[in-house]
Amino acid sequence: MISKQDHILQTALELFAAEGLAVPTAKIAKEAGVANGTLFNYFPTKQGLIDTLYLNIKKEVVQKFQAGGADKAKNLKESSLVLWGSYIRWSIANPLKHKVTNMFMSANIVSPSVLAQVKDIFRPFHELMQKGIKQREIKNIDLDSLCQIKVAQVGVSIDQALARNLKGKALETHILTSFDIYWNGVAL
Amino acid sequence: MISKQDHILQTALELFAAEGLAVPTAKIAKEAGVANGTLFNYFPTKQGLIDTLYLNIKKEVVQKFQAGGADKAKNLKESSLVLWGSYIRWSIANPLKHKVTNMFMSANIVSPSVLAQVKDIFRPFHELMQKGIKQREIKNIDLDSLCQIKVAQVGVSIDQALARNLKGKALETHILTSFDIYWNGVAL
Amino acid sequence: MISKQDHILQTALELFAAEGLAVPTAKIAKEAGVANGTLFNYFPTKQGLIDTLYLNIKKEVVQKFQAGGADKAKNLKESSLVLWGSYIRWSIANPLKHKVTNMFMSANIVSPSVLAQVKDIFRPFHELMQKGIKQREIKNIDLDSLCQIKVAQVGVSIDQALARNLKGKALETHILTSFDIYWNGVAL
Amino acid sequence: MISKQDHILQTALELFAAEGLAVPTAKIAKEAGVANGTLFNYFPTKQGLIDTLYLNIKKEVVQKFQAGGADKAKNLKESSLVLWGSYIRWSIANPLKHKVTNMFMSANIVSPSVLAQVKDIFRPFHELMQKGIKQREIKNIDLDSLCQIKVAQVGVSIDQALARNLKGKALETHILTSFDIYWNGVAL
DNA sequence: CATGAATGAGGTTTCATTCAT
DNA sequence: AATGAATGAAACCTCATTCAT
Repeated sequence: MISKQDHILQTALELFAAEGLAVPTAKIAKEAGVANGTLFNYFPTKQGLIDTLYLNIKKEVVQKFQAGGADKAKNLKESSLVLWGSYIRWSIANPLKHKVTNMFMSANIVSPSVLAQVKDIFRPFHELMQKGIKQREIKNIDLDSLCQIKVAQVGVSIDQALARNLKGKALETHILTSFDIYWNGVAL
Repeated sequence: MISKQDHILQTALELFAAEGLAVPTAKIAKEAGVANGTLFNYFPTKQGLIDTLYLNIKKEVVQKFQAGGADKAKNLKESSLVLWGSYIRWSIANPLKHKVTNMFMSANIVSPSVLAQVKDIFRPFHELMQKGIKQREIKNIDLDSLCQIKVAQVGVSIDQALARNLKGKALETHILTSFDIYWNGVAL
Repeated sequence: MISKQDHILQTALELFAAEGLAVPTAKIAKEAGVANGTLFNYFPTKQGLIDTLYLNIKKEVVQKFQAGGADKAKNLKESSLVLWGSYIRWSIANPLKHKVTNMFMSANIVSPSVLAQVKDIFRPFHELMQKGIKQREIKNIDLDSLCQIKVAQVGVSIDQALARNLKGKALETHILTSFDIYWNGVAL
Repeated sequence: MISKQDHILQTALELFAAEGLAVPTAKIAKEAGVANGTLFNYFPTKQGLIDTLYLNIKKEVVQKFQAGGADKAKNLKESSLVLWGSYIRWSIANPLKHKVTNMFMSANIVSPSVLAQVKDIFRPFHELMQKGIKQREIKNIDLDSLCQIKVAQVGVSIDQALARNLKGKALETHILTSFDIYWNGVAL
């Protein structure tokens, strides 16, 4: 049984994805089947709801990453591919979450403290990449730049996969192809 | 002498960049040193202001592209590099315009008709790339996907250049380096 | 206990009558003792408020008509007199409602759908007159024209009664006199 | 050659008739082919324009009345018929003026001083009717009430004639018929 | 006289948030 | 905890009127 808080978050997710960040809290509450004021029993403000939604989604992504076993990969390329695949598969399975986190990012709407928290929980994977960089598999690019490039390209790859409704084998091929474009770009 | 309309547009650009798309029209007008209602003598609605701002910026980019001489390049790689450099140099010189057009895009806020107009004025450069694709210099990627990848990566490159405040020679090196990452990704 | 919605409607009625249709919604709200936004919890727009006010008033008139027993009259003259009297008495008792509905009509401000609804609820009385016309008690005038004449004259009669502050027996006499002028005009 | 002032008045007339009293002065000016501010060289305020328009129309009506020769009629019925016909014929020839003066009246928008002026120029015809009343051709109705009744009914008659697009002989018949309804109502 | 850009008060409507029940 | 009516600040936009040219 899904908790009422989670139910509100799920409704908010759907409405943000469908109508943008300007959806009134009243509409979220109504769609979630609770009273206007009830929403504010679970979240102090609309900002709080957005922050929680973002944090929860990112936590979910981290769990996928952890389940992928990237830490057991034998080199940066391999571990990068594992994360690349994990993230794309998760995005295809959760297109709304992918879309809404992107919306949050470009609208610059998530609270700094939450952004810091998220950075924190992704630290292990950052460190993993850091280690790989030191092993000189790739061009002399600093970690942040590499991340940016990776995020930008994985985003493109996801958009394409969603646009073409890729699944199963076709999706796996797409993952490999797009990873190739990324990796060829940054590899030495 | 800058026209009043251009002055309002410039002010809007600065405020959108600094505070997001939610800046009140009243604030734009005040900051521009005109009365609240005056803004609406130049733009029918806030939407109209946004559309005009977007269109003007894109027209400016096209002019830079035309001045770059990409049409005289001998192959796709060369013409791509010319455009790549033009766009990055322009973005570094006009960081607010770069930022705000990106904001407009991810907020999906520009009117469809204006988007169509913009697509139109970029058509020559699209066709240029189309031709290059046919000459088999790059992987079997369709034009739209290629554009997406290019836009994503050029965006990353710009963000990095801005973050590091690159200028002159350092900027030129950065342009070449980032183009390399892009081109190695997509080239055969 | 009068509902808040009815209280707002009553306040609007008084202000429309006193100051015309241009009264700001803010003034209506303030006069009604509620916040600006509260008015819009009860009516979606100012137009909605106007429509509801009009519809409610017309429903009230229909109830008076139904209570008058015009349908039991033995001929058109008699039933006409019943309605004539009912409407004048109601108008004298509710001068603001009379005034404001007239204002709405001449400003052509009520939504078409509401006008249609109102036409509908008056249909039985229309049909009553239709029947009378067929029985050749009056000149060869079509129903709509007859209604127009009647409405125009009953309006005059009401204005006169209000101007002279007629009540009780004097009012009843006035009703008979004015009906006479009307009926002599249209009767064969 | 029509004067610029008259041209603006004519344009205002058409726009008021077509779109209601809320037409912006800017629209009137534009439609009249003059600059926004020019309108205010001819009329001190929008109210002034409305007053002038109303006064001019009423002066025109009085001229028609004077040309009709009602003062040579041998009794009240005859002189009433002359005026009745004059007014209806004028209204059919000038439907916009008829419509707009009615709009002005029901919106209660004409300045009191102008209303007084208009009353003044109609005085001769008032006095004519006054005399007729004393000769006991009609019921014991005071002059103002009689005027109200007449105005109300002549209005209905005009609306019907306009709705049916009556002209020539049919219009003359309609004038006689409607006058009959009126006169039978008030005659002894 | 003619112009039309500029003005800014004022109108309608939205919506995050509160709080008495 | 849940409710939902009430709030009022703030947003966008209109338009009669002015005035420098």
